[in-house]
Amino acid sequence: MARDGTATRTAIMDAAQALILETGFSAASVEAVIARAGITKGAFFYHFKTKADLALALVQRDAAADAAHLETNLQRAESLSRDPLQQLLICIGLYEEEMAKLAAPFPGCLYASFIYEAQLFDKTTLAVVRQVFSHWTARIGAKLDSVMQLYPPRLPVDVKTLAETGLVLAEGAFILSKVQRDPGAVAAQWRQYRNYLELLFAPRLPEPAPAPDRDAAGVTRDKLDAAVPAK
Amino acid sequence: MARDGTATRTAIMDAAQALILETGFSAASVEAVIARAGITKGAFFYHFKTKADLALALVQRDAAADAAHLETNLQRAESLSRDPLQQLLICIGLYEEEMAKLAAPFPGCLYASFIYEAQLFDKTTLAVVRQVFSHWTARIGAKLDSVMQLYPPRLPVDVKTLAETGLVLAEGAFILSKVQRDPGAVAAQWRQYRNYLELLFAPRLPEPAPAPDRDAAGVTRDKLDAAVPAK
DNA sequence: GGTAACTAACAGACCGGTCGGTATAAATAA
DNA sequence: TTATTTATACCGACCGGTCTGTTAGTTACC
Repeated sequence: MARDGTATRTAIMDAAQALILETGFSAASVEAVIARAGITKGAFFYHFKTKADLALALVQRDAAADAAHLETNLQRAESLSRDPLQQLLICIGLYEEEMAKLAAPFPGCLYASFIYEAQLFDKTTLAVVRQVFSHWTARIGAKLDSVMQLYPPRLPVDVKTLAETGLVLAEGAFILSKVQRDPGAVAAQWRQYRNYLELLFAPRLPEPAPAPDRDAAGVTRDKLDAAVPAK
Repeated sequence: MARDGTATRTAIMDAAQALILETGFSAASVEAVIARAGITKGAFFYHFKTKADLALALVQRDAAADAAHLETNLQRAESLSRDPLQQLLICIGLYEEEMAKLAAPFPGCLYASFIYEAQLFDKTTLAVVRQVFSHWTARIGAKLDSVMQLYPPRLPVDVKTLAETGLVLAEGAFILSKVQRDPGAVAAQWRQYRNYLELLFAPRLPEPAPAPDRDAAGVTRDKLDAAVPAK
């Protein structure tokens, strides 16, 4: 086989990403990466000019995947309801669902990992991270704008900040999940974001819950969904 | 001077902490630390047996400071109101205030930095991080418990998860602040936590805001505060 | 003068990156 | 059909530099 190097390339990237999320970028030495990927140093430097080059490729791959993921979830949400608020809540719910499926603690987020070693990376690499964040904010912010036109918020909020809260909860939840070694933490925090948006915008608020304590997975939520007009 | 080594010790720790938050633990080499602290390698290893020993000392120092800080804010809040919900909101408000004072982007959180290089640290060091997190959750969770006894939440929530949301928002906001190089991001996210708790528990909810868009620093909040009974 | 605080030179391991060489498959020429 | 060339994909030994940690000796104060 002298033809398809893409398999090797992905193997390197996958091994590197996993290692980086365990040890950070500096400690994820090229030697450790190639050991995990089962290749040699020559192969590594054939595919990536430098180690920094690998960092850029990794962050670009994640950025593309995340952007596509957001687009998928937004489209699914938009096809499931005509109401912008419901679309937003469904989109968040989809993220929540996906995270609830995780069996192991969340491996972490490359953006956060890189940001905490920011000095090591060049402007291009960090710019990708920034662009991912601003893309989420713009995309969710736009949806929030149309929500605002229909449902005045019950407290004064800034759209940009409110959109960023989703990102912030996700990043924070990844950390919590790693600290506690609890796969469920991420989904639980997405749920809090959903709750917040519901309370902030829902025109008719649910009565104080009769069964208060444990989170009983959306039994009362159906009631609320029904209370929101379909346009 | 053969007497007071504590000054050198703190100089090392301060230099190390700053460096770690810029580059991560592995890249914060002993050589770089001593260069920033203005001492020599011998002095470093006189005060710390190994580099890992420094990591433990750093995380322990932060843990003690954060625990004391939380206790201070809780006590201040408890002296300012008799109502548990108000106490909680004031406590969050105090954090928000402190963060609003920052001029530069938040330097970051050592716990998050360490967690993203978790493999490098021994169990003792990581246990300190875990203990910090569970201490916050227990302390805020207890306050939330007494809030719950007075004000039934409008959506079913789990106390532990709700307490963790504060931690999660803080950690996420640090990341956002670093990504955007925006000092204001952290305070803005604390505010969202306050909003969420208000909406979730406040017995009388504010009408949908008449001036909806920009966050006008708690003008409507005074109205809400007044609506809450003083015991 | 005894000890706590520190210096400076050094050791051995490991780092990212280079380089000469090799195996394979496709393209080309006979 | 077969021989030869070419480009891709990969190997593994090696280099200079940096890493953590050691050690023998110096300084400053009681």
